[in-house]
Amino acid sequence: MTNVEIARIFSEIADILEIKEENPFKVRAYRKVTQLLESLPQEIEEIYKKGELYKLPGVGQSIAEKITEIIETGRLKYHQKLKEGVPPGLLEMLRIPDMGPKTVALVYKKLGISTLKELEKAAREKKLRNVYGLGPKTEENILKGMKLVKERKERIPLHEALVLAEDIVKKLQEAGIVERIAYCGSVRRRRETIGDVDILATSPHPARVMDIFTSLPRVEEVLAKGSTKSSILVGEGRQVDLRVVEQESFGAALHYFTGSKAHNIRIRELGVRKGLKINEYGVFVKKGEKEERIGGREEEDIFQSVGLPYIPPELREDWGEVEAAQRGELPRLVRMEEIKGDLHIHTMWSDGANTVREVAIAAREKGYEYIGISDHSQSLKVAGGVSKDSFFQRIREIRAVDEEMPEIKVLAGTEVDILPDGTLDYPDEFLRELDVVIASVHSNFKQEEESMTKRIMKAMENPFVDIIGHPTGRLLGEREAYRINMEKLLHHAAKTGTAMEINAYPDRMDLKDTHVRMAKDMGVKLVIGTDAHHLLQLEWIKYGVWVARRGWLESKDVLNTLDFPDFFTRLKKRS
DNA sequence: GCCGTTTTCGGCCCGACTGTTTTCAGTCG
Repeated sequence: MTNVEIARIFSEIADILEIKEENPFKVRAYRKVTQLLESLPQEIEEIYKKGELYKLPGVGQSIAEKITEIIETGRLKYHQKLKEGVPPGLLEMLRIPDMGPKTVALVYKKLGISTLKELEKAAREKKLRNVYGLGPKTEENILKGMKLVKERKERIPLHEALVLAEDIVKKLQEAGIVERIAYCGSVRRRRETIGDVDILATSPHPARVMDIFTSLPRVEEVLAKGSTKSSILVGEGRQVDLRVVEQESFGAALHYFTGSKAHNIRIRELGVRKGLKINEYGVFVKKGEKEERIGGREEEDIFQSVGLPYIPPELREDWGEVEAAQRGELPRLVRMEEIKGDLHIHTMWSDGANTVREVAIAAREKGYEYIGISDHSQSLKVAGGVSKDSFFQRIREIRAVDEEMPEIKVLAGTEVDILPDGTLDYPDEFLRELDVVIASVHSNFKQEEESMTKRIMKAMENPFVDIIGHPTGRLLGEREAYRINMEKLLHHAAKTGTAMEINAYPDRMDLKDTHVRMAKDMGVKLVIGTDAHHLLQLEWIKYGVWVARRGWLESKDVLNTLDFPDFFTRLKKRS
């Protein structure tokens, strides 16, 4: 049973308890463990085997016993018993916006409605308004919400959300009446997928900002419009929230709207213990009857008030960053400017759009010290893989460009296919001629976990393979990762000295953040590469750096932050 | 249900907007 599957059980327990109007703090305890499981950087089963469940924050005796029961028996009696008491349709109703546990329980008790169909029918026939507390507007919103649930993509990849967020920020800036403005939420935390986009601004004319925001050309519907907060729907049911606050509150609001929710709760709890109240308007201390603001203009004020150093947004997931900050052990996260080279670049020799020379010039302008030209290998016909016949010709061209440009080291590389049996798509006599070898899986994605894991482990054993490219093969929103045992893979990477790639291609972001953190903890070498197929895509390195930062990496964990000679020495296994 | 340099019991983050009310509960983030 995976973490996510176990999380779903606890989430359902929380939903049911809420509908049954159980103790809200009990509900919160189950929600908390759900979040914990969804973002845990390792399998809960491993922690269970070590007998360390009780060490997890938010896991006490009762929940530890429940996790144990699920792992040992594959089910949870408590959960099944709860489910018997509640029609499954009620849980589905909770997914409709504006339908919370109270409303669900209300229509169930008063009208006996227990399925989505019955709910839709009652709303259409205007029967909901007969219930005290519900009205015509509620009927309308429920019908709208049901439509939305059907149409809406759950989450969109970071790069799509980033384009949206940056565009709206720009439009509001162009209106000329905002002072400070920033996007917040999971976009700012650089999560790989995004639900809603959150934007924060200060302005002397909040009402006018709201008018402009709610009448932007891309607005499909205005969900809410107030004096300080508005929400709109744009394409594909994507929601964008805007908050406007006073300048003196900007930092507090930025922290609050950046989240994560779990992180915010931790910080506010620390505040409570110090006798402080922290909200989106600032940090306040009680002075007799009055409250006095002691900070909030800058985000740093919030952390300072609870005695912590600044925690970068990418770490704010309650994955242990608060504890690390308290111990003074926050990582010094790797920064974009520290990247010295990009090893994963395609050219016209395979399916790239530019020549080796064009790529080298672009990389030199970017200030890189070295790049690796890593075209596809012979079997990958769809991507114009380099045949054995042109293999050496390509190397000669790369060497020539390298000679021509003393400011940048241009390495002859390849992205060689790992064939289904784990052998490589070029013989060793060919690979030994190259400076850098990335090995990747591009075929037979549907192998069983064991054979896929062995396949990649075998590739790692080849002495010429330096890096495993996009190690899980996922395409965000398109293709699932192939089935592999990541823990085994990382162990083998550490053992063989093979580096794992953080592929920065925005649809990949592969390894992902939790795997990166696992890799770091296991002493695996990591390399960030763009997989660029066009020189403009060299800019995508930032997505890889963000993943690295979310995986707690420092520059010393990332090989391509090193100067060339050091980088090259560390990369090669046998040196 | 969890948790403890104020506590093993009594707390548990905080506020905006909407809809249905006539002062507020529910939902959301």
